[in-house]
Amino acid sequence: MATRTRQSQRRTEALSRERIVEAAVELLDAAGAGGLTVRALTERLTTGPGAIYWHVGNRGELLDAATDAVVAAALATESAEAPDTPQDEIRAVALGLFDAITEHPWLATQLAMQLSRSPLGSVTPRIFESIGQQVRALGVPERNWFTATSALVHYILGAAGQNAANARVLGPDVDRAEFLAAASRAWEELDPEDYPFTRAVADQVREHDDREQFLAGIDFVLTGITTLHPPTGPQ
Amino acid sequence: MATRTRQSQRRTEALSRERIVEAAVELLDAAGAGGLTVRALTERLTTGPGAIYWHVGNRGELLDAATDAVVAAALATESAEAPDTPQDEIRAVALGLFDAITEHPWLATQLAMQLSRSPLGSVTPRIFESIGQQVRALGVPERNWFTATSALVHYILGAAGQNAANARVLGPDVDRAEFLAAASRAWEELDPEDYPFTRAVADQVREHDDREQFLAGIDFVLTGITTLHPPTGPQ
DNA sequence: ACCTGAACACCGTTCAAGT
DNA sequence: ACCTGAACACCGTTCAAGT
Repeated sequence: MATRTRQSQRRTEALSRERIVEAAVELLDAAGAGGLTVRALTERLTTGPGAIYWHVGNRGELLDAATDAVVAAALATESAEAPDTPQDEIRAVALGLFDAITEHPWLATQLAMQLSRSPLGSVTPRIFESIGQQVRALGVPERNWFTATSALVHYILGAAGQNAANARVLGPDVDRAEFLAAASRAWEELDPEDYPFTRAVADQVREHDDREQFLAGIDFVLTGITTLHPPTGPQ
Repeated sequence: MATRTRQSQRRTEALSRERIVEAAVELLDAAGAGGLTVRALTERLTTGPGAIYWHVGNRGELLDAATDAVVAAALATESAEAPDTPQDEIRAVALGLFDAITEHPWLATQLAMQLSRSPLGSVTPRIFESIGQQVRALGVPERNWFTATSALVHYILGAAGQNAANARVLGPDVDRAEFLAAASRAWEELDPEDYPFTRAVADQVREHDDREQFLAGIDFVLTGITTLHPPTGPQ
């Protein structure tokens, strides 16, 4: 720790809402939702609680802002590429969210909480819109747009949330194959009376790939949509 | 408030883990996850914190136990009926969970949190098993059991979680049609530049039925599964 | 306009002590 | 074995006061 000179270190160019949200994401990544405390923030930003409340309102709002920032970044990453098929675009958006949740496991719970709250935070519409545009491009009849898009979004959030499990347990260090083997063993030890099926698929757990399985689910939904609601004329 | 006689009221037949979990569910139903505090429990059960900690360990364990109890009850309700098709059984299990989350909106977040934690709480396997048995009955080839069942479970949890939104905002009193109209209006007022699709489906929001839409999503996944992995010989 | 820091009410949890 | 209740450390939030 360098002895600070009289220059007083400039404390990373003053405070701002963005700077606070940025620090919040870092704390969340490091220690989950429980790690985001106002005290921890004040230490990291070398201020008092008053300074933070001047910019942010309350802890919940900060949690929402952090969620928003990360989701927006995840959705912004795509596009760029050449104009793929709608299916590929949907897969890209879905994988973007999937990876964001893998990288920031607290996102899963946070999205669930944000979804189970009153009228639209800014995150849901963003996701809904980018999937919906591709559903339209798919040629799904207009009267089924809402149902089809909802199904896709629900699957994506459910699956991505579930998979945050592994991400969290694994952390950056734990060995993945070892972890899956342990999970597989645990399933094999379930009561055969109550869990015949789960025991039977225990070895499939050991060999599966999360992203592959996630995409397989997307394909189930896409196939269902295009089978039950085939394109009508020009979109 | 009746002046209590010397009989001392018997305080609802002593304390027990079940009694505590029961009270926890009541508090959760009444005020969400934030409403479940150890203090509130001690008042409702007329004890001190020590008594509760003697039976329960900590708050997290209590939250898990409450989740477990409600999900177990929801899954136990079905079966009874005549042997339906596997599709119908899956719909029944899914609707059971859907309704449980509608009745206990805190369940959505709680399930998400429980899922995004290390190796299997007791809830996930229970859900996984009851869906999986029907996937097998569907005649899906064994090597696809795990992927197919995971997709269904992910969709169910994602969709049910999302729908807890409405349940929570609506409460028992708010008028549903009015709420949907308001949501629809909010969507119509989004920036046309950024949200062309969401605006276009705003009126479908007004008229949709949650349970119907939920089941439509189940059918997408089921159709996808049986199309991409058709039955092979006798199951 | 932006920040400081003491203070408040509330929370989960522990533990010596009682029965 | 089961429960009581005071105590502890920690939390989110407020607010008078400073610059």
